[in-house]
Amino acid sequence: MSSAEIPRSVLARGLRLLDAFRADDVDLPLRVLAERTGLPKATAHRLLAELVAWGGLERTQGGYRLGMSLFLLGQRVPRHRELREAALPYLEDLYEITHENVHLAVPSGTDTLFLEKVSGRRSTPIVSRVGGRLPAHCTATGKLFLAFAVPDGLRTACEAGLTRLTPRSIVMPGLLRAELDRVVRQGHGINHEEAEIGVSAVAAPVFDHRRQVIAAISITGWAQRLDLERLAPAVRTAASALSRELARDSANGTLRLPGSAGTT
Amino acid sequence: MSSAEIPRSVLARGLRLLDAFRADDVDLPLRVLAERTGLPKATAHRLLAELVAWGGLERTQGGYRLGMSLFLLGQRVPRHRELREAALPYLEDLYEITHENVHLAVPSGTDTLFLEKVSGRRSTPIVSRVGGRLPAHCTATGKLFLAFAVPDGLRTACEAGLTRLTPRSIVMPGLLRAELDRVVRQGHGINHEEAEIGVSAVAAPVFDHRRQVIAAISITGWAQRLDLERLAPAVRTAASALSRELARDSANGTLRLPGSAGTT
DNA sequence: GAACCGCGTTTCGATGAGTGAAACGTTCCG
DNA sequence: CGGAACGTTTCACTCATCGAAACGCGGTTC
Repeated sequence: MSSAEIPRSVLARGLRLLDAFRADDVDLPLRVLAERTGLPKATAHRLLAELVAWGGLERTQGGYRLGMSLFLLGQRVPRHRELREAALPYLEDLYEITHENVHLAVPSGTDTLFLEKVSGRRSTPIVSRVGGRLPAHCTATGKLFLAFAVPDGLRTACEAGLTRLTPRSIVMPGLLRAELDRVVRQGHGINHEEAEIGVSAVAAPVFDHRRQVIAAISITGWAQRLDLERLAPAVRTAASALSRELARDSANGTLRLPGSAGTT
Repeated sequence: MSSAEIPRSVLARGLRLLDAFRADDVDLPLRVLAERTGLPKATAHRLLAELVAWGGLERTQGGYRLGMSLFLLGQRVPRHRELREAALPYLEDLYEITHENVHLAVPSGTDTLFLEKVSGRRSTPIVSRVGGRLPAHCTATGKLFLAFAVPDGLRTACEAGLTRLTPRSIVMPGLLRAELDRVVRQGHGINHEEAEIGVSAVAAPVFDHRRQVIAAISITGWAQRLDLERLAPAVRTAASALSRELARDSANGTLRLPGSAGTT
């Protein structure tokens, strides 16, 4: 899918090479990278060499793979780092109480993006992983985003296409509308085996200091085992507490961590 | 700090702009970025615009900050992702047992780099964070790396300079040698308030299929509360189990996920 | 209110970094 | 042994990139 125009600028071309790594790719050979980016082999080769020199890519037997530098840079991204660090204690509390999968998610287009995940062996094994995403309309957190965070969420989601992940996924616009209405009324989101068979979830919204929904916390586990209505108050409490902390933080100087040890 | 040569290649210049973000920087204004990279304002300005268009940077009130795309790319870095995902269950087990800070670390030059951290409210609050680093000679995990993973670790560490983080940090080459000998003999690493006052740790090595030390698992907490000698077997057991799993995985086809659908 | 500053943004002609077709070197087939 | 598939190197042309200079704007000074 060497889709779209090849950018003229060197920088954009180089970055496109990074974007060529998708999902579960590990090693990609030159040929594939050239194909996917639409760049001539020779050009790709030269740019790749520069990316390797920088550390964003590593050479391997079979070709190239994403490298260390990118992981480190990624950990520095502030919007997420702040949110994750503030949220972790609350996620951990929920985990201690339930021993189920606890997620912190943010909206990303019409997807839910998992920023953080706390779970253990006793938790239901689940597809989600940090950095992974699922369509919003099939997840508890995503429904919150469609209802509160994404402008005109219902329409946006419908236009993007209501993918069916399981027989229970809500793929009819009318039903989704009803569901989002329910979310608005109740204030939390629920997912009944809509993303994975046998797996359910409850989610509550996290607000920033302007009372905008910027994230969501959820608990996910076996549909049979989980009593969603009973868990909802716990998730909501955690989400509220986090919201309050975020509001407080951005009242006083927000960003600076006082004792943050030098990191090199 | 505009150190070193300004690279001539556009790509390298652009990437250098990303590297200009250090440690706890949040927003950097154009002026600072131009200064740090040594690029003329006009040039920096243009390249920054391209990085923003790509998503690696975001514009803010005060200037530029690292963006979403980088976080997502970072989560895809395979070497770390595989290791982290394999390790998580074992880290979680250790956490369940001890309720202390559990770390997964890898060597990075003469530092220990924390890839993953599992902790809770009951755990000792600690400086470490995912993606953060500490000098190897001051940490339990780091000593393992100096003893087993870094070629000529003792000398390398000494040449890099034995920083003192606390009064107990080992900063005399002779003492460090003795300590590393002890590590080799015992097979695990220990840290007695050498990185942070009042905080101790035990670490055990994780081997790859070639029996090379590639990572380490550690438990960290209040020096008073933690009985390191008692915890050592637990950490070692977890590390061995993880090592065995890694060996097994790389015996049968390691990398390829069978169902990993073609990616676009 | 005029003169000044620091900062981000835009302009534009000269120029050398970047380009990519083609040739080359390997390795792995049948 | 001939050929296919892939990574690597070459090199003369050319267009994207460069950056000094000019501009615009908000704030501060006198």
